Amino acid sequence: MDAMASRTATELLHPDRAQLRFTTVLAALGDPVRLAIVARLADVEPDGELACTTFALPVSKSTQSGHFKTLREAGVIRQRDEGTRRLNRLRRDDLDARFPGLLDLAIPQGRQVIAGW
Amino acid sequence: MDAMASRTATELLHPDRAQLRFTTVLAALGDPVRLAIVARLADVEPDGELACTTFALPVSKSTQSGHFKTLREAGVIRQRDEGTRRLNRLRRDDLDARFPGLLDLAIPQGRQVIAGW
DNA sequence: CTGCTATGTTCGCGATTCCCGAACATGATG
DNA sequence: CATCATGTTCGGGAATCGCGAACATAGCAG
Repeated sequence: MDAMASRTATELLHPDRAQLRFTTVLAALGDPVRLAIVARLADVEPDGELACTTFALPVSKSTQSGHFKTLREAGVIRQRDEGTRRLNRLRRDDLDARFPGLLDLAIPQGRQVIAGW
Repeated sequence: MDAMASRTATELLHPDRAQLRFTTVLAALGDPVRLAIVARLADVEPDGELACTTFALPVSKSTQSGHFKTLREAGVIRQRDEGTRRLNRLRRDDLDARFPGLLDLAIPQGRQVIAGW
């Protein structure tokens, strides 16, 4: 079997828990749009998944796509395809294991970003 | 008196505690070089100040200048000029007040970055 | 099967940012 | 004054960002 992160060559790549890098995660969370995404996902925990459309973000569709990709490659969210929708889930367990307290700090700040929109 | 952040027009600008923005601070910390700077400054707390040269960073002088500026404008460090040296100090009190726990989370990670150099 | 819609990605372009070396500015030192 | 030390600023090339347009795929209606 393949111990790497992706199932096939064209599958979405998700870094392993051990591969998460603090600066990469911080850079991913250090953007209002992405932080808002994380806060919304935290509100549907656990096991809550949201399609990209449901976020009503103030940026274009292609920019949203890029933000989700950044979050996924940083290891902040997990994405899976279901039909034509791409469902997003917060990687709470992995983030809590590697950087305990970070999400609890970031999520309220993300809610504040949303409140300002 | 002037309630703003800078003393004169040409002085270094430092955002007020109330003006600190979470995403800006996170973006500032989300870079290995800058996180290493923060960790080094934390090791000389409290009241410890370090000149830019003392960091031995793996980037050019002009790039260092830019990183210090990013940290200062994000409100992470405070800079003051003494002769030809620019002394840097961590804004621990302001950061702890606005984002409690963040520095305690980031500093060990910054030390790890340095250890990997 | 043939459109048609809904959801996201990819592509190409202009704008911004990043990093570098070179040059500059300023203060200390002899 | 001449020299050195510490940082900043400037200009250019590389990388990134955000956008609209076009594309790809799944689901649905007929």
